[in-house]
Amino acid sequence: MRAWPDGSVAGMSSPARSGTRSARGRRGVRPSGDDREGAILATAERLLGERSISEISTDDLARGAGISRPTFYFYFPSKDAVLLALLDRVVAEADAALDRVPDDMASDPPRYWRRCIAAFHETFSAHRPVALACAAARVTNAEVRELWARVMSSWTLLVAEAIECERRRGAAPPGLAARDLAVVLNSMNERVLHATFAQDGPAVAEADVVDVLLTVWLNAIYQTTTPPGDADSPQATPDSS
Amino acid sequence: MRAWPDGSVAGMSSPARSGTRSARGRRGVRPSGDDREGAILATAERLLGERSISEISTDDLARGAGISRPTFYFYFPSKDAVLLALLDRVVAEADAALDRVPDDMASDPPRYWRRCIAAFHETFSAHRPVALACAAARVTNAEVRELWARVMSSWTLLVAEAIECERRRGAAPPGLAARDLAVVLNSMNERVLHATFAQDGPAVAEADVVDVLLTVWLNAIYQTTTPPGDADSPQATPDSS
DNA sequence: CACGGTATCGACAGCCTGTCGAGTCAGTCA
DNA sequence: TGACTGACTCGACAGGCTGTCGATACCGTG
Repeated sequence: MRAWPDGSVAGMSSPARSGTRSARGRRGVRPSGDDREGAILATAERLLGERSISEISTDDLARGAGISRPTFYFYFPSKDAVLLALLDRVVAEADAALDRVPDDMASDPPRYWRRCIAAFHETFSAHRPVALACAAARVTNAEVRELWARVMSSWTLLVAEAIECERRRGAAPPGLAARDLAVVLNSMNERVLHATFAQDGPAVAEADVVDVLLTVWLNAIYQTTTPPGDADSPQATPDSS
Repeated sequence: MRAWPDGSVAGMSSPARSGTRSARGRRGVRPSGDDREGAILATAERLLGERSISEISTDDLARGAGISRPTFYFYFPSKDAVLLALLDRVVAEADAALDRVPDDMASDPPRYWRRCIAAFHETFSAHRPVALACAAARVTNAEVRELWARVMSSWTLLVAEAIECERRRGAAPPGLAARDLAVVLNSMNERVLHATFAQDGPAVAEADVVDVLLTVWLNAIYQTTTPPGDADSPQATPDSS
């Protein structure tokens, strides 16, 4: 007879796993496979709040989920795969938060960009341990690295298109290739948010970080922190309050 | 009888190591301790060009230096300590390169900032494998993390002071706290250079990276890419060519 | 009730790290 | 010259971690 230390988490099986387990609905005396998988993910997220990924063994994850180490490998091929599944969920959440930002860039650019930056800040702030662990795993694990690279590329593309849009509108001056600008601004956010969350090296106070980043974004894109919105005529100098 | 695969590197014993070996000058039939230490460092730098630090074992380092694994521990307490010694050398080189930048910020600000950014780019570019390995080791090793944090803090302080100087001169407008601005700009450079060197995710082409970074720096600090130099009067609009 | 897929674990092999104690060697000093 | 010292070297060991294999238990279904 065994104990089941970790309760299941509510649903949401990882979309990354090519699930062999098809239909749910089984309810036996022992927890179902989905419960186990959820328990492993929950254990991982919990333990990541206490110590770094390299200090967590597959044994820790297995015991935390109430199973033996070999059984862990029935659900995930490795420790990194757990992290990958967690990252998937966080990335999906960030994308969803970004989707919820109203698409009204032209009417008030600073407000728009601020909401975008804040969306990332809030999402990753809510999953700080996972974000930090993934940044750590990226250096050793190719899959994590590639997933993150893909995600950053897609966000970079979005930003580059927005910048070009602002240039066509006459709100932003021509300058660097929009993609290059998008790359460095996204990179800046990534590193600065990481440093702020990890308290690693020189960092900006958490309360200020979104505004500091926003200011640099606006200056880099518009050469001013008060770019013209809809009401202003194109090419206008930004001195209307 | 043994072979000594790796020749010694020219002098420069790591300043980080609290050397118990005091006087040199011994020349026996077998290589001296300094030769060994140099051979280990040289082997590490060479192997880092081929694979990542996590794929290099202490055995690899020992064999590369022509010694057994236990003997490795006579010279360094761990694999990470070797990396720390390599990082020490690169940081010293970067500081030296920064010192060689002429202190003429006021006469031509873009040229000054460009030289600073290029100094880092060139130094880390010349030691790409070490730079990447240290970035990787930082996430697991507290000593590497602290050394890097200290280094970044000192560079941030330098930048913050330069920004305040430009503001007093009237060349740069007031705005964000100079330290916050310095932190995010330095963070941007760190992440962007890393991505460029590692070809990791969306990156800027190596040939363009210094100019792209410079442009963002100038816009963030001056709100223009053509800030006034000595000749221009303070507060002047920058339309003189 | 037999069967097959799901789920579980003990035991093993293999890799890596770091340590211990024994041993070698060159120079020193009485 | 012969004992001594300190620098240097390594075989062998202990312990931790990962991933796999084969045997086994459970459960719904035909």
